[in-house]
Amino acid sequence: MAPASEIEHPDIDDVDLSSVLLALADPHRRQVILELARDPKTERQCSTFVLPIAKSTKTHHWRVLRESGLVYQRAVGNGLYIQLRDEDLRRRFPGLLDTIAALED
Amino acid sequence: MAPASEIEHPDIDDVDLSSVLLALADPHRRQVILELARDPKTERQCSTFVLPIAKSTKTHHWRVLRESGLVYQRAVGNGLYIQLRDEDLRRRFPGLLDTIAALED
DNA sequence: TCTAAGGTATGATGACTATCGAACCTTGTC
DNA sequence: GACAAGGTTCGATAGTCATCATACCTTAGA
Repeated sequence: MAPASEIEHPDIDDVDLSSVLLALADPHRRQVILELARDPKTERQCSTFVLPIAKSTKTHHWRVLRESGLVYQRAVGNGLYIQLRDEDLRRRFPGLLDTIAALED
Repeated sequence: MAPASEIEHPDIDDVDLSSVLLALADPHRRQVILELARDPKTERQCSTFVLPIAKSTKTHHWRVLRESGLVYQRAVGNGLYIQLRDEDLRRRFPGLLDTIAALED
């Protein structure tokens, strides 16, 4: 039986729009969200994202994305997996993801 | 003949999504945009916005909104008028305004 | 001409942000 | 056990942000 993730995630109802917009305002974070949005149901390994930033900076962006409620993260063995909180976001902020994705895809 | 506004506004094609999202991430600014969006074609006097902040802070927010391309401002006599850049925004960022407005209206 | 109202300009402040490198921890693999 | 890879933690830094009070400017009206 796989252990539950020890990583903390906010309840989607506690997430506020300001934090989400702030998270999406950063180009690197928005790129991650857009790549995830092309395959909304699929987990992806964090190490596969190509971004021109240090890995400690990546850690920072993962945290911002996670705490803003945009992504779900799961630790597996040595690595981290990341996934869009697709259903949660559609329920909490209907249309937002689709709109953002349509603007840059 | 009324003089052309001397206030500078960015070309809508020079506006980038990060700046718009950053502008919308602030609750006070988002409140202004939402109030304007209820009457998108209508100018409104800046002094009629009720916000719990100092007037110098209001000036700051007007500038952020203007430079991010969200609003158009016009000086008339002693006062300032503000208006949503509705058509520009619909063309540049289709769906964005409607989505944001629907989330909090 | 005096005055009140709408706005701007100018610092200043405290908080937060993105970024980095270096050190460290953990996990999987020889 | 040794080692590499994936991530985190920990300062540190430089920049930006929202906020304020004060002083000032401009316009309209008495």
